[in-house]
Amino acid sequence: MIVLRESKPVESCLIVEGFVGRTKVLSDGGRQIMAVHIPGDFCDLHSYFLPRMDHNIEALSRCTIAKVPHTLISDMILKYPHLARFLSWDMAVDAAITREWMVGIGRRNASQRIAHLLCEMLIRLEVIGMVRDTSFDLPLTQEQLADATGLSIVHVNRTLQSLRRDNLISSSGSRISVKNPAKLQEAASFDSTYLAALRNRA
Amino acid sequence: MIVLRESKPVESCLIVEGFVGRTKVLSDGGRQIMAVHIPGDFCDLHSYFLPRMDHNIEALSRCTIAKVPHTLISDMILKYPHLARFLSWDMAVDAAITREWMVGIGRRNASQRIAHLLCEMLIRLEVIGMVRDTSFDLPLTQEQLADATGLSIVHVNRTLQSLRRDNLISSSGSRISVKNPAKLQEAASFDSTYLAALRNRA
DNA sequence: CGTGTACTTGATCGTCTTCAAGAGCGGTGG
DNA sequence: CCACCGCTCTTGAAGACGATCAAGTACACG
Repeated sequence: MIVLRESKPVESCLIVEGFVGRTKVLSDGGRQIMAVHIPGDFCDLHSYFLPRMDHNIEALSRCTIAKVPHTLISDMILKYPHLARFLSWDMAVDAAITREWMVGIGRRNASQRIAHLLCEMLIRLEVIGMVRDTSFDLPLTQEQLADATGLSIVHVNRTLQSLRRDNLISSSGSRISVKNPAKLQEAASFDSTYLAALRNRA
Repeated sequence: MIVLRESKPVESCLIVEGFVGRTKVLSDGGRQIMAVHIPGDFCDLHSYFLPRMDHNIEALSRCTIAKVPHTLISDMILKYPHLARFLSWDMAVDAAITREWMVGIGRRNASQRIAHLLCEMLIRLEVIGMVRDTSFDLPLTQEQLADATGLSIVHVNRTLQSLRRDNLISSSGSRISVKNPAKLQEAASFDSTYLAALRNRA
């Protein structure tokens, strides 16, 4: 656990290496991963604006984090006012991704959800140069995948199998290879509009 | 429809009266309401930061909207730099609510979801003085409730009935009366932490 | 009145969950 | 070096929660 719910952080996390998730845990033990962050993401900028964390920040794999003190952020904004806009932009992109996840969990079936997650990862990881030939490393357990998609572990397992059977992806270890990006997008009814901002930063 | 997906708005909407929703529609016709906005909310501040809308803004009831040109926002920020922080705060609160919705859709059952929505509305409407004795006006159809919670219309109907049967709420027309807020919160496993910022604005 | 929209109810069906158990695999310590 | 442990992945079977289909009712509005 990197940052705890209810805490009042005085620094934000910049991910240098590895995968990080934002999670909430319900009283009955149910867990939801609300966002997966990859290297380069500023994963809890919110804590700079909000008084108290309403969720946890968790490492999803072995990872390296740079902690940026809020005071430093404030100083930087004073010096470079333009930075404020960049931070807002970052929050807005983040919110767009969260919204798309919500649609998925609310209205897509299991295979669409998994496929959608993979499509998103393909694009996001590609932007930071972590994709080679439509294949990338996704160091998440099936349990984490389940918590991210609102499914059960067992069903994630079966869904992944069916995606492999349909020849949309293949995987060995944590390496995912998207055999046919176009078909995968179709299976997920994936529309990259919500990620448009990633390509051409304001 | 107030603002269309794919458009590039040059103004943001401030809600003066009525309820507004942010929605996405899937290719198969499925629809998800990702946020419900109430009077006083700045409902598409994102459009000020992002190039293109990734979702729609829809009236959920008869309502009055003030359109604020982006140029005006820019001017105001130049004049009152503190305003920028307020806008970011607004986006952060918004993101917190979206996250909590996601947990609900992903990990709560039907009655918890509905109960949770009502708990949230009770607090948000109370902050803007639209609650009297734990009762408030919620001008949403059951179809809209279904699209907000990721359920079917039929099931929303039955779930509402069971909440009434359990004496947690009562309703006549669009007026909802929360009979026992504490019990409703318990039934929803509602935790108001994510709304904390609403009470004490930065 | 007649029409449209929202709400209600019953019956059936399917997707996904839950429970339970086994297999594979890497790591650790005796 | 091998045995054991824990974690992840896999598989099967049963059952639940919610979706879907199909009518029917209530009510506002022109």
